[in-house]
Amino acid sequence: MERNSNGREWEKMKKELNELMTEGRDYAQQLKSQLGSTSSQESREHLAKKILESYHKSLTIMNYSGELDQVSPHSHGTGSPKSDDSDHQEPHIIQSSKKSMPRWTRKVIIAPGVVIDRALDDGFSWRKYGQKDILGAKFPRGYHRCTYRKSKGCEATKQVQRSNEDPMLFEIIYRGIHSCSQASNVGLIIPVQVLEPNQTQEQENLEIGKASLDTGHHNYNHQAHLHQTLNYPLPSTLNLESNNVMLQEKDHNIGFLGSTSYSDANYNFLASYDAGSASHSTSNSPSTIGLESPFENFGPSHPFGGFGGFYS
DNA sequence: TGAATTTGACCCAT
DNA sequence: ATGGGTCAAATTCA
Repeated sequence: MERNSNGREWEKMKKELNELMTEGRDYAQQLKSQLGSTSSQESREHLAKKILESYHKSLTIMNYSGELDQVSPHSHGTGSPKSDDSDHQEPHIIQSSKKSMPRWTRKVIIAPGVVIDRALDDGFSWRKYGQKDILGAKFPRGYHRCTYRKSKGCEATKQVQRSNEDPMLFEIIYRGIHSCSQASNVGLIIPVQVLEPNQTQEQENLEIGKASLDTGHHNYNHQAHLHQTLNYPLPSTLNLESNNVMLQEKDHNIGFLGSTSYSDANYNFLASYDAGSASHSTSNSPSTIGLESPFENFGPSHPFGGFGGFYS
């Protein structure tokens, strides 16, 4: 996994990213400190806007960098993870064969009793346009595109694939960045917690356990590949991963979040979940979500580390 | 009735 | 030739 000849450019971008992220963090901290105070609504909104701008710029840069250096040593065939990767969920950051669209993967583990609909909700509004049986995959793959594709020309798409090994695990492959207004809406619900690269699985699980307790989901089954469970009152529960495996990977994929609107028709073989729920959930989902983000290989000292509990 | 989903057909890359 | 991704007509839903 050598850095390619674009290493220098990459370093440059990384530096820019650092600056942007630092800026974003500062704004975030300001916002945080204002939360408890009597600061004006405008002031907070201004800060939030600045944070979003930082995100936006960062993402844009990363988008370009993705084109510079997109490689995927782990082209784990979409669909059927034949290899037993369940343990070490490598980042499936894959060079999209489709032009230079950024592509990244997010994994969602559904806790028992959790409405899949909600668990998969990522803040964006999606429209399903296809479903396909994939060779070697037990479950069909769902194809979704942004609801605003027509009206706003938003090219973001995502694929949802249920894991063979673990039916509770959903792998969501995102492609493209939302150019619709949803992007800014969702910006606020992004991140959350970044695991230190040297954080052990035990520590991880501890965190998970704590989170589960917090949400009252005590019977959560922690799988080995489960990364984290977070809980906060936002439309989706997301987290940035940053573990050792991830760190070996290329770091130029855009991670952005979209949100799902599912009618669970395709996934309703889980007797346990509440099939009655509908789309566009605004849940405080206790589900576990592992987001393979473009930030994952930023070290703990990276500004992004500062986002740690910032949104929580 | 409009929007969302389903599903078979088609297209395209490998 | 095959499999993955998308299209679009039919169907369902709200």
